[in-house]
Amino acid sequence: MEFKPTIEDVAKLAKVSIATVSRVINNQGGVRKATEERIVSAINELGYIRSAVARSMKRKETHTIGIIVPDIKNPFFPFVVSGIEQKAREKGYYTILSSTNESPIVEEEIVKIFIERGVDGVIITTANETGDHIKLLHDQGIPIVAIDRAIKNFEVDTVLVDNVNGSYQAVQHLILQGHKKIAIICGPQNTTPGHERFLGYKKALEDYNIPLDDKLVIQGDFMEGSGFHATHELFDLEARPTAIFSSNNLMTIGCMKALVDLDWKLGEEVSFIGFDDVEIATFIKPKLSVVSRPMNTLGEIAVQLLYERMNVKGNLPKRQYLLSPELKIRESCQLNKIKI
Amino acid sequence: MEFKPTIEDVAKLAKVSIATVSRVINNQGGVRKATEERIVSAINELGYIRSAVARSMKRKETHTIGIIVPDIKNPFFPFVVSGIEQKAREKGYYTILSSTNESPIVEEEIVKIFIERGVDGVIITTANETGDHIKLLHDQGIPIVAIDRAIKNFEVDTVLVDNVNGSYQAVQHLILQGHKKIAIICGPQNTTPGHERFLGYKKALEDYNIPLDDKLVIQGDFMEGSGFHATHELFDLEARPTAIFSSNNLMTIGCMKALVDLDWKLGEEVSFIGFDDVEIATFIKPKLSVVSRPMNTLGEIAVQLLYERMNVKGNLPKRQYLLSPELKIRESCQLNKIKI
DNA sequence: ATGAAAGCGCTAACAT
DNA sequence: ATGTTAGCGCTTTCAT
Repeated sequence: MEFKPTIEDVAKLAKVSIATVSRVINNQGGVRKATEERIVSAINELGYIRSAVARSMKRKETHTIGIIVPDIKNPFFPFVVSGIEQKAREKGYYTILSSTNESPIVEEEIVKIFIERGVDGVIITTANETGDHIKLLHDQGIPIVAIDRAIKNFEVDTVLVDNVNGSYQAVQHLILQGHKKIAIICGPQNTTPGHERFLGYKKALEDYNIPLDDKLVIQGDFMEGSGFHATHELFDLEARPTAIFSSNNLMTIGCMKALVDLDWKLGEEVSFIGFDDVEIATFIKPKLSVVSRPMNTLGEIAVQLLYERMNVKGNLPKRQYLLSPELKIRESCQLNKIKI
Repeated sequence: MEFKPTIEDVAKLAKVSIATVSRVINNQGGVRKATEERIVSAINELGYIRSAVARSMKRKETHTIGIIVPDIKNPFFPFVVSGIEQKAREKGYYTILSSTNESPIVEEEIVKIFIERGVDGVIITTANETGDHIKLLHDQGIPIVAIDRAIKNFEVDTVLVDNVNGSYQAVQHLILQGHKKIAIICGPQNTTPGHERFLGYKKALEDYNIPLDDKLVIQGDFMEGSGFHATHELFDLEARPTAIFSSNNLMTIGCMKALVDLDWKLGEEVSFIGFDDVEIATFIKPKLSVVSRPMNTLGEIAVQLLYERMNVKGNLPKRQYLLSPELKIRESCQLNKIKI
């Protein structure tokens, strides 16, 4: 049955005008019971499904939310996306997802396509926080919610995780265990998460009067490989750190691999805390302590903010959420195990 | 600049008809160089972006591929989706993704929405392999490609992994190591992967004349919890197995957690192979041997098949791909470690 | 309670 | 090489 019935076919079969059919499929009321029944059975008989395209054309809205993430393969994002999707569906919105592989160029293309397709709003974790390349959205008056990473050059609603606080807690915990030589594997300093996590590290050291040692600050790029190399670098230091703080999940993985490689004994020769929970955390012995982000909540709040912005006529002020990460102490940073 | 310019605005500014503008934005040629330049600069000046909605309305195609997966949080799917998305974008298609949480009801809703939105094709890992609930797509003549799980009640292109072969290899390897009491943690037997992986297990036992012991066959549901419980059950057996084969990634995770809990020593007291590679595989000591599926390729082939079906007028026969999984031998099933 | 008709922004067939 | 125009399927205003 390759034939796609339209509202007109339904109208004919039910012997009414298309306007009346429209009223029924949109539950607008004002249609006589009997007429409605005739229409409904015509719809069923034909297997009519209304065209969202035509509807969008007329209504100037698609009920579609565009989602842009930098890397769908990073396990953090599927959890966030899952939160977004579920909440969005609840509210009658649907999502179109794209992953940019951290490329601002790809991101710009995607933005263009999202505009072409008339998305009603966008939730984005951008690959370039200046936001210049997604200015187009802003210009078109399409609501944006930035999650996990801020947009600098114009105002948008934002849902962030309190990175400074999260890494502060982690490093503080390490310090309270007696560590003084605490290394950090950093994320890119031109990203909010990367920079802020470093800031939290720095602040904790300052608060406890531990001088910052540049040699213990290794730059990474949030990818597994850089965690691996950073750990090697740290191991080769004359004054090896007694504790390592890794700025994200993927680098934590890399770090763990390096530790095994180097036979650098986790929990005995070196303590560890990582930003982001990882699947492996509870399998490694000792179990990994981590700072964990509320991924699902992140997605849900983003939808809520976007929803308000899409459906409120008046001007809303810029809203900013800062979610608290949670320090999960497990076994990789226990007291007294390490000779300091 | 909340104003959205249309093709007409461009035409006016460039002092041509909308037809000519249309020719330019679709690169159809037959436009004088000078005219084209005028149009292009009008487009830039206005910041015109053509409406995909209006275009779809006319063309009866959206260049959108709908993707339906049962659980985006299962790390297998982001990798598949990533393969799909990349290949699709190369071909000028875009993807709209939904996760059903293994619910055929949600799946049916999503199918309806996909049809409303006029997707040109669908790539699906269904939550109910009869396929009855997605018959609608088929009826509308919308091309479908089933991946990872087959559709039984009507014909669609299919990209599957050779599950029988994969688990056969795994179990065979275990047998060749001298194991006779090999347990399997099964997936749901009403899913292709669940059933086929059991079949491979059975066949390997038969081929090596090892009688199948019902006690060593534990039913799971592909979720972490069931892997955990299954392992406990196995441990409680009078005749404990000397090796375990787990039918998927999540159950492998559950199994590992149980092993730690029970202090049942992996690689010493019990060997292990799991279906699907998992992130933790190389962190656990001993490293986990696994059967690994080509996730990216799975997605890419699916797009290729779908693309052909969307763009070829004539009837194509049903195509079926069967990708070979790869046995990755690491350390969790070494010879001589276990007293058998 | 129902119908007629305009029009959303675009493409494509048909003029010129 | 360029313009005119008829829809695509729907919503919505205005009549009746």
